[in-house]
Amino acid sequence: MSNLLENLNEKQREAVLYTEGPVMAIAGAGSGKTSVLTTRIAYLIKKKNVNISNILAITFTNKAAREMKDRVINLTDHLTSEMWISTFHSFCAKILRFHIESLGYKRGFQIIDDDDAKKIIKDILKEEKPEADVKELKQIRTKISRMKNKSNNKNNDFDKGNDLASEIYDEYQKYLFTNNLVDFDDLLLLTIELFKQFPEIKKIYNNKFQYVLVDEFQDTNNVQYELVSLILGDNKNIFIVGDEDQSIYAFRGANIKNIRKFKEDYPDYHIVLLEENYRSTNNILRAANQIIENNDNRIVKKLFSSKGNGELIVKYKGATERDEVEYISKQILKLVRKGFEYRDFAVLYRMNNLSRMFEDNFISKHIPYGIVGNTSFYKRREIKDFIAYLRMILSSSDFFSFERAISNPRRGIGKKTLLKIKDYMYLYDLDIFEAIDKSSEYLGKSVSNKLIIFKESIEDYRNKFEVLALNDFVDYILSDSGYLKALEKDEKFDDRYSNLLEFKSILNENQNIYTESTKQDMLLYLLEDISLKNDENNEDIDNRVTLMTVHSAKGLEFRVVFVIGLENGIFPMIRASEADQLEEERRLMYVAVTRAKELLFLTNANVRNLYGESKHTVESLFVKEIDDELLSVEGYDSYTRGTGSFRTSGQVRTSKMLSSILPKKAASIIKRKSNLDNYKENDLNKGDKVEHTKFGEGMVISIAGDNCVIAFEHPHGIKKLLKDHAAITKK
DNA sequence: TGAGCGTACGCCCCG
DNA sequence: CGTACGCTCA
Repeated sequence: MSNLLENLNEKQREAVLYTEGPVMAIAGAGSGKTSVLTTRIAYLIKKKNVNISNILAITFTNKAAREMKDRVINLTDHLTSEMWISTFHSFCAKILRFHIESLGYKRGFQIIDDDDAKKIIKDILKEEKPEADVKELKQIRTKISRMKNKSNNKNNDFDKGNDLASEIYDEYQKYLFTNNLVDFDDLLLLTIELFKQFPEIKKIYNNKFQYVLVDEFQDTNNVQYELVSLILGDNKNIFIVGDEDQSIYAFRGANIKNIRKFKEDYPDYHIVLLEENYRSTNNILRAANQIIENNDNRIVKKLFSSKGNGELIVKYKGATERDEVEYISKQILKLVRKGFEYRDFAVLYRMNNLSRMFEDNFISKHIPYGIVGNTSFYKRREIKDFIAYLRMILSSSDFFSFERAISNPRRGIGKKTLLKIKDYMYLYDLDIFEAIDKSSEYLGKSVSNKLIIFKESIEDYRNKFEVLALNDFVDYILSDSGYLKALEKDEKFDDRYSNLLEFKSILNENQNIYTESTKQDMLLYLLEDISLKNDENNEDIDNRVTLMTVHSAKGLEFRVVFVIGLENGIFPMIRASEADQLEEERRLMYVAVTRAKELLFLTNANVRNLYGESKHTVESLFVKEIDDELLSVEGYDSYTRGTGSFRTSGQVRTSKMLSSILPKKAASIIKRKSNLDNYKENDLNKGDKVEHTKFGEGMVISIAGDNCVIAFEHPHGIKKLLKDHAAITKK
């Protein structure tokens, strides 16, 4: 028992042992807050005999939730299924799965993402106000989401003169409700509504959750704060962990003032300050402190560490962004030779499109990498198309998915027809299948027939779903629907098809989690998991360099960190003109810097190509906030100013030469995130026999760079493919 | 209906 | 530079 606390310092122990009543832990970066949270949970279970199902822990990211679960399992030997450790959104989804029928929705509701929401709003705007300027779309979209994030009462946010946004909002909610869909914001809002409207339901959870823990409290918005209060009821055993210096989500309504509000709402709170850092060397911490000191609105906090000063922080400026990339990949290879592993590195950037330039370079140097984020796997067109089919298995009232499924592949059903079906559905209060049954009454005969055929195939899929293994079921839909056949014409067929295969294996792996449920429920939960996630979950497993935004790096640590694109206008972002926005950017910089354990590289380029324009850059003001004595200057600056060593200036020349020698890759092989998974080195030569997972047997006709031409048997014929694609096996 | 082309525009971050 | 969307024509 006592060994639970063995590795904690005095302050951390205090945070663990103070179990009763409200506690606020101010946890600096790298101060071991996850240890505190998990040890506290373990302590409650083992020492205080609290049942694990009476504890609720809320995090902001799936990653954090996963990590916390793993660590609690290690400490307590309890099963994951008993644990309520989740993000706000998946917590709400779980509650709503049980109770949403009280609010008039159906149990099998589906969760839509941001893109879907945008699409729906756009359609509504077009239908309701065809004369409205398309530019208004963005404003309306922003308004609706801001409104949903700030307050539960929509009237708060609309000025009375502007009823267009309000009108669209109502239509949008109506659309979601009719189609049994909820967006991310609804997950929170509907849960709040549920607790408010049904005190008896609220009471169940008030009694259940005797101990509530909230991670990253500085990032809660008003809606989330209200939700926490509702979950607590009269209970005061609330433990929050936060660090206002790491508040980086103001753009989605995060409110630092919630920390102050907490103090007012729970006046007898106990506060613990965690300032000892276990992550970074003191040079890195000093730089972080020097940066964040420039923010006015903060409680002064000083991080310290017993790790010694460590290496100087390297500041590198490339002549162009190509040099920047080249420098980084060289450093990585150099450090790998010295014993670092690829997984020890992270490349952090302010905006996603800066990652693009790394892909060519890393591929050509065979540096394994994974890009976390943006073009999320689940947002890819082929994946969303397939999900639409799966949703059709579960629901005949989800018009949104119907629209997508019936249009991919094209079945000769266009916008006009879909609109007529929709109108008919609303007019007679029918679901999609009923409206299709009657379609001969309001549509032409051939169109009506096509619809009925589609309906029948969905019905067929529903039957097959019950009898086929999931793997076979996926294959069946893909071929029977004609989706695969149509996809073959797509120039990105290779990518898209391997994504579908990957999706199939994700479904297959995850189905085992839900063995107790019915098959329908299993699918429902699988789809829910997918909607709430935006990552592939396997970043940690492979040994590879991580590329991600600073936002997604929060909570993580790496031995070596490169923060790139440190130029005014990029980081800090150009719009950060107002003081509080600049302070948020600075907190973001603080987060970036404090990810590094041993080595920190701050890089930029003298000339950068952005949005098709080549421009001279100005070094980020955040870099200037770091004392020179902490920095070792390399690259362009040291070269031109003549202050650098001979070695560094030599490096610049080498990298310039290399970047001009490096062949420019064809656009077709610029690859995105998952592609290292699809990558394997095939030693192919002209005349080799190969096996392709999709096309079967074939023979190599020619090899040109990374591409090869292979002749397959009928009906596939001659294909131009990536030589190293994982689908190809030499025979 | 939908493929194909030309034009406008973006300053991003998450569940 | 990319892409997303609107328009035109088969």
